[in-house]
Amino acid sequence: MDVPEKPSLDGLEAKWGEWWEATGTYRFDRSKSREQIFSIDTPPPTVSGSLHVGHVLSFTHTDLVARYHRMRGREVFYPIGWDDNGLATERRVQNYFGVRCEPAIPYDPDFDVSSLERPDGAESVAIGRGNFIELCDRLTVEDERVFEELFRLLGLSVDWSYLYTTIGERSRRISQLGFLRLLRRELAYSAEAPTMWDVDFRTAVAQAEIEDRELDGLYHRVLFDREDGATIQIETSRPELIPACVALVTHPSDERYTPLVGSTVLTPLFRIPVPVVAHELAEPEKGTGIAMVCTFGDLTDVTWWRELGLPLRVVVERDGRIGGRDLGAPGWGSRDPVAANAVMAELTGLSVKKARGKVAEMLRGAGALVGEPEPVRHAVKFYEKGERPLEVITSRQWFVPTLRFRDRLLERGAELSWHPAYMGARYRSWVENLNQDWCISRQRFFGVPFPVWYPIDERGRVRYDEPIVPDEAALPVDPQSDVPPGFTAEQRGMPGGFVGDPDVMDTWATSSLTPQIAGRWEEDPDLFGRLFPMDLRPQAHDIIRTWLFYTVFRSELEFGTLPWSDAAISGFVLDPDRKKMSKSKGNVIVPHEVFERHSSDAVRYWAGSARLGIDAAFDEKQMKDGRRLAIKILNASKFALGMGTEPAEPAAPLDRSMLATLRGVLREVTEAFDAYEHARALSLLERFFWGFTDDYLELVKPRAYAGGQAGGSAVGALRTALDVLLRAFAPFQPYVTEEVWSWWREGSVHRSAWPTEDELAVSDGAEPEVYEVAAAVLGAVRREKALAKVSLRVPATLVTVHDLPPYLEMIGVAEADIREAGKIEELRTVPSGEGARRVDVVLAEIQPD
RNA sequence: GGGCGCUUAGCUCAGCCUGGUCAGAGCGUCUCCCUUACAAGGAGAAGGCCGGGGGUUCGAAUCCCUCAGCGCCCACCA
Repeated sequence: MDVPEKPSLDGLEAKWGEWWEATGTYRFDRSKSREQIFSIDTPPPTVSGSLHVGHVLSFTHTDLVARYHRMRGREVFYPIGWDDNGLATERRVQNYFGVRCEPAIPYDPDFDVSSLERPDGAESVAIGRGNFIELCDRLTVEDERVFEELFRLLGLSVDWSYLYTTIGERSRRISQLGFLRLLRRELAYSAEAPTMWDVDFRTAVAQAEIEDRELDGLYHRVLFDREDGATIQIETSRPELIPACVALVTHPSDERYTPLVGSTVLTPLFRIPVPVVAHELAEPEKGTGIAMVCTFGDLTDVTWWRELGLPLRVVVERDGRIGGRDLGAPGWGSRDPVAANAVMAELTGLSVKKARGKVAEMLRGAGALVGEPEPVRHAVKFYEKGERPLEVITSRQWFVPTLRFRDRLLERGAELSWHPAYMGARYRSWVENLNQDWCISRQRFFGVPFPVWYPIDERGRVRYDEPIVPDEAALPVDPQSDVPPGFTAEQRGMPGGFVGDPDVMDTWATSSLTPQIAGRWEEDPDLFGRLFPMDLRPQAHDIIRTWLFYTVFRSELEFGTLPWSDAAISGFVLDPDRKKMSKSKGNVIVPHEVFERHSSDAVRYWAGSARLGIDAAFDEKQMKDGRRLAIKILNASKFALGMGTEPAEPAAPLDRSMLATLRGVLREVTEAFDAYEHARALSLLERFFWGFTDDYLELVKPRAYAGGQAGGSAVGALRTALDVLLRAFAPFQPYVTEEVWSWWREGSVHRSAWPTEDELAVSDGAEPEVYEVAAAVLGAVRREKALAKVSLRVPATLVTVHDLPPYLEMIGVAEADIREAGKIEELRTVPSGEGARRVDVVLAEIQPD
């Protein structure tokens, strides 16, 4: 027994953090069987600058589950990773170093970013792909050190030896392997197809990364000329796409326009003949009921273009500008090429936004605009990280077919145990509304390359339909520097040679494999077999349609199974005014300072108080509560353990009654943990604990100090309760519980067994009400003294309790403790038929000063 | 437009599934107390027609219907 004179929270994080690391407290024992293991698919946080308190919330939630199951006897596989590949890192590197990646620039082995010369006025300097990737690697290493420090401070019980990064060699190998396996089964395909495209990042994006934003626009009513000399009106918010118009479309049942179906009309300004066609997707209520089909204004255009076999006329380039075209050339066929090309010349090089105004102006000049454009607020699709609306651009991309698995994926979503259950609805609505196959290629640099090359035929054409793949044993490969089997480096880019696929994978194509990466799939089959399918996927609700969905999808494709049985979904952290925290609002709170102010256990208390799925307000007051709780645990433990009296088996009715109460609490706490309701577990524990210190400690204090048999019973009960409470609090407050544990126990409290009701068997047959009634009488006496504004030491000369006879009997068995604790001279009990308990208190005369 | 969640003391929230000691907790406010675990403490008090309306029931914060407000998810940009 080694109870400090003045226990303190200061320094506990450093002390126990080091000890846990040194003794391997959280090290995973891979010799255990699948049934003995509880495996967690930990979210790898994006390494882009600093962590925020949202991470603290959700990672604490996961850690609570991990610690609980570890104590329940499961061997917990709790890895950690950093998501460092992808656009977030590229952007950070661009801003941090003032560079941008230009793939055409060759690698410079002597490159030194600190001596970069920046031309006057230039925002950034172009560097080669190889050097750019090196800078990405360098910056992520620095960021990851900071992340690790914070997660260690938070006390996450992860096994750091299983650390992975999504750009690391293992992740690249597994991503490429996963891709090749899909390719072999024709579950990955490349196609030259219209895809949502971000004109600033100049990359294709997937449906999951698209978000709608409300934008102001203008409806333009535009006249097309019919062959018979009449005109027809259409409405469009994108007049700049008129040169890309390939048809007008109306609903087959819309009698206003069906007579025109099959006829030809001429586009205004450009005089290009286009057919009038009919399709179910045209909505008679929208606009004038007949719409312009362009290649491409939106995804509906793609459908019409594809299903109606319309020609392709592209005017928007990959950079979001209008590209020059000869409108008299085949495929365009303007009836007045000279005039049309003059108009085109004015538009060429303009952004779509500028071209829009310009075309509107010219339409007005040509008398083809009806009335004034009408303001409208409508939803426009954006890349979630982008700043300009997405365009639909035709390009060659790699896809994985989500659409044909939709029903299967809905079933899998229904099989998964969601916590809270209603989060399953988000997955369902997402899957039900999938409208594109998953585009997994990105025209970016810092990511996992596609492990394919393409042959170049003798005439210099790239044969995209005959990809060359590496041997699986050679992974990971970089097709930009590695040479495919059967070729030599000199053949790169030459007729008869090969070319490497220039793209990298969608970051989710890697992240969707986190169970495989953490579990070392196909590298350590023994390990993977012990972990997979996993038990738990913890994550926040914002990435259900990305990380969660894609992981379920990949697991379905590769293994035909769910990747985990349970998903625990955390909420966001809102600022104290309940606004979502974001860097742009400047209301992001830096976690480090919070830890310093309140201690790790205090911050974890705040996080543990928030239920899964609920957005939690950042609340330092609750952290103060958490700190109070931690200090209380220290002091109450000091009392329970510092007593000279030898503990004996709890025999006194009050002592056994308190333990019986604790037994009930423990049952509920355990049930709450099993149901992923950690906040309820904490609240139950806390309520008991504060009563325990307020009432029970006061009730038995005199007896405990006095010693003897009765004192031994009290001290025995105190220690039994403390033993249980410390372990039950351990997931929430790992530092303070470990500290107290170390005063009187061997090993780590975090490797001890979760308390069981059997440990409290000494309370068999005891009635919890004895403790409850005794606490109530003591409370009544305290209240009277507080109302009379006297010290608690002032004696009560007479206390009369009116209650039902069974309760009076219980007061009888605890009478000595009640009288001592309340300094009651005479305690009378009066049987009462009424249900309500009444306690009358007569205080001693107060001596005037 | 479809869906989900929320609305309970000044604040943050529990209770609702399984109607009846459920009207609760903490913070904040106010009052008091240096009590041999704890004064960077402790004890206590005041505070709410449980969003509005209707219904079921002997009885509704709790079940049903409806309305409103807030938040989120999803939806083919004419």
